Amino acid sequence: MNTLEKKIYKKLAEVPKGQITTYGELAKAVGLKNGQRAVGRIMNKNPYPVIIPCHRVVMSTGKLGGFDYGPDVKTKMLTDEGVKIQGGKIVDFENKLYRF
DNA sequence: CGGCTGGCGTCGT
DNA sequence: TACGACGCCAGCC
Repeated sequence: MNTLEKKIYKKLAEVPKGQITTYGELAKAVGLKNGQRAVGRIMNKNPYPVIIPCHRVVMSTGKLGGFDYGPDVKTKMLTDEGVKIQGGKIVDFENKLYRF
């Protein structure tokens, strides 16, 4: 797992509670121009679903995106961390967004 | 607002 | 080892 995964997890760990990031930003943060999809795949098969706050990662459109445990759970977690969500979309998305 | 195409890494065959 | 398909997207049409 000594590849992008490591970097991705590292970067993702930087995101504080109450804030979120996008797959695109995360991808760039690890050195990829347009590797959002690659990141998504990594997240999907991520070996550490617990130590990795993948629920803090959303789509650039403001929507939640996918989640292995289900969008409902993801929504719950984010809401619990302070990120309000309505209609499957982030409230004040741009505002809650964390810049690396 | 909905649908289609693009671009990147990992996994499976 | 090599090739093709897939995925928790993004952006343009």
